[in-house]
Amino acid sequence: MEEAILNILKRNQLSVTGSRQRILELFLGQQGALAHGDIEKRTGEKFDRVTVYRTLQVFLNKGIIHTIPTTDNSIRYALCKDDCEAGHHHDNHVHFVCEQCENTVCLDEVTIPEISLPKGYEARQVEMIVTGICPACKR
Amino acid sequence: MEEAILNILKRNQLSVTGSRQRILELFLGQQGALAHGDIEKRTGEKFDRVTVYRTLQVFLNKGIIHTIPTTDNSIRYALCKDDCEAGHHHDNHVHFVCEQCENTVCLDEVTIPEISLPKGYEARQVEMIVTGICPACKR
DNA sequence: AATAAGATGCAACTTTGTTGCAAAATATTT
DNA sequence: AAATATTTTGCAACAAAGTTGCATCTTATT
Repeated sequence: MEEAILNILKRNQLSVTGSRQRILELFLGQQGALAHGDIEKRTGEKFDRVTVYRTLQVFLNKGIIHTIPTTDNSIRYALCKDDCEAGHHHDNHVHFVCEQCENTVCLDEVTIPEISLPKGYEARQVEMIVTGICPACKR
Repeated sequence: MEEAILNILKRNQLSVTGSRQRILELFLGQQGALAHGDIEKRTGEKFDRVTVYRTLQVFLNKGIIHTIPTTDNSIRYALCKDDCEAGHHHDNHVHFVCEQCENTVCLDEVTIPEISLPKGYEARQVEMIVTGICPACKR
């Protein structure tokens, strides 16, 4: 774990700092996605709000995390599975958002099916978000 | 057009007011989606910021418009094709976001394919967002 | 250990979204 | 057509979310 964190930072030529370690730890510690607010809350005492913003920005640029589209106005971030190339990443898995617990998880085992677009449209990236009830909340 | 606007308002038991007419006019005047910012800009001189928020909220509740998930932090709204029932609407079409012109359109003719989720997950709503280049920007 | 490069915190600010309330506009009743 | 009831609007004030510049501290490099 500790190992993994350093690995990610080294691989992306990032200096290892407190906030970066802590935020990566959060991501590795759960398999869901994190809203900006979540991250801020769980690090708020140790790091400045601005630092959280900047750290996430760096991770995004490096392709360490990616954003998940939402209909409410909260960006959600999730770790990219294998390292995506900076900026453009190709995670073609489905995201599941639970209505009850609000958790977002990446369903890595479900692949997004191919679709054919109308003439003239060229797809670069496809996102699929399923909203519903997760196994944990079902009972 | 004028006709259509009044129709929508009447059908949803909404009193016809300036802002509601204007905002519906915006939606009908183009077939893409509008970010909140767009709407505000194009009505800003005539209506208060707060009124725009409240009008959109009303339209959402009535199922006249729906939100489109985005990765940037901007909510986008689009007209529902046939009137959806209040709150729950069933638009199972694909949304396309152009990387170049930033336009968002509803691809009504493309239906979201069925997918099978892992055990325990129950789907309520499925969203599909394709990012790429639109026909207009291609040449 | 000294230096250069990079990250952080603070303060100030902008932008976005929300709420209460009085005034104005719309719909309804007589 | 006027009077009343119901909604909607704008304003002001506020809360939350996001950004920027700069001095200070930390990390990496020599």
